Amino acid sequence: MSSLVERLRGRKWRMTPQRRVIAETLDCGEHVHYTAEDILNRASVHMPEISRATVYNTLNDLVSLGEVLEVSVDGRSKRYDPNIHHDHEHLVCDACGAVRDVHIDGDALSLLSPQESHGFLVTEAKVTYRGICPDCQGRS
Amino acid sequence: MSSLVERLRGRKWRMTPQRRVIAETLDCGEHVHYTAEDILNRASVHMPEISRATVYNTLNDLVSLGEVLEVSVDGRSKRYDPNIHHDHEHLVCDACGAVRDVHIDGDALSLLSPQESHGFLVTEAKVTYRGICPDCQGRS
DNA sequence: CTCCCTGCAAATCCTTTGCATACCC
DNA sequence: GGGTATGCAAAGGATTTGCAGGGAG
Repeated sequence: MSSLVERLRGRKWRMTPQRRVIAETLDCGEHVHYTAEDILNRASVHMPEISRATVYNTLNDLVSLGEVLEVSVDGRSKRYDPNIHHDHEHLVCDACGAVRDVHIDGDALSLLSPQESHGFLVTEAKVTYRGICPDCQGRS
Repeated sequence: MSSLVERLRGRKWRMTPQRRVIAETLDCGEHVHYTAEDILNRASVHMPEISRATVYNTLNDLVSLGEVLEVSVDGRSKRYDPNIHHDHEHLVCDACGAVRDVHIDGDALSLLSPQESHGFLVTEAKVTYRGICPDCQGRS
C-alpha cells in the first residue's frame, strides 16, 4: 500500500512544503491518530513557520478528497485517520484520549436486524472499543 | 424501569424547577438524543427564563453522576443519552445528524481477538451505525 | 439559615474565514 | 504569469467559568 504522500502525488494534488510536512506527519501516526493541534506541533518541528490555518485547511482538503478520515471519539477535538485503505475499527483510551486502529474478525453490520433499522437506510457500522492504554496502565 | 426524574429523586439529588425541566426533557427523547442547545430550546418552552449555563452545568452533573451518557458522533455538538440502563447502540443520520437507539443481537466485544488489543485493558465495545433517516430520505 | 444552584456575561477552546502576499505548476 | 495556498488576525460556534443574588432543604 502506497503512502499518503505518494497517493497525493499520484492524484496531481498541488504539493507545497507545508502540505508535504502535514501528509508525512499523518503517515507517521498511521495507527495512532492525532488532533489538528498535534499535527501542528509535530509539523512545527520540521517547519516552524507553518500556520494553524494551513493545517486546518489542509486536513479539511484531505478529508474532502477522501484520503483521510475524520474521527470523533470525545466531544473535544477531532482526530485524523490516514489509514482509510484498510478496513479497521478504533480503540480509545479513556484516560488520555489516544486512538489507535484495530482489526476485527466479523462484521458488525450483520448484528443489526432489519426490523431494528427503524426505517433508516443503513450503510455502515463502526465499532469503537474503549479501555486503558498500556502507557496509562503504567501511570496509575 | 423508573424515569430519570424518579431516579434522581431517589438519589437525593438537589431538585430545582430548572433541573426538573431538563430531566423531563431528556426523558422525552429517550430514543432520539438531543444536543445541549436542543435541550435549552425545549426546556425554554416550559420555562422561558432558564439559562444556557444552567443547562450545560446540569447536563455535566448528570454525566458525572452516571445517569446520562455523553455521545459524540460528529465533531460538532455533543448529544445526551438518558437511556443508560438498557444496553444499546446508536444509529446516526449522515444527513441531519439525528441519533437514535437501536438494539443488536450479538456482542461486539467478542469480535476483538486478544492479540488485537495491543496491550489495552478493553472494557467496552460500542457500535455506531450510519445511514439516512426516514425524514431525510423523503427530503432528497 | 446555610449551601449551592442560577443567571448573566466574559472567557476559553477549537475551528473557520477574509484578505493581502507568496509561490507552485 | 495565473491561480491558488499561505499566514495573520479576527470572527465564529460550542462550552465553561467567575461572581453576586436567590431559593431548596
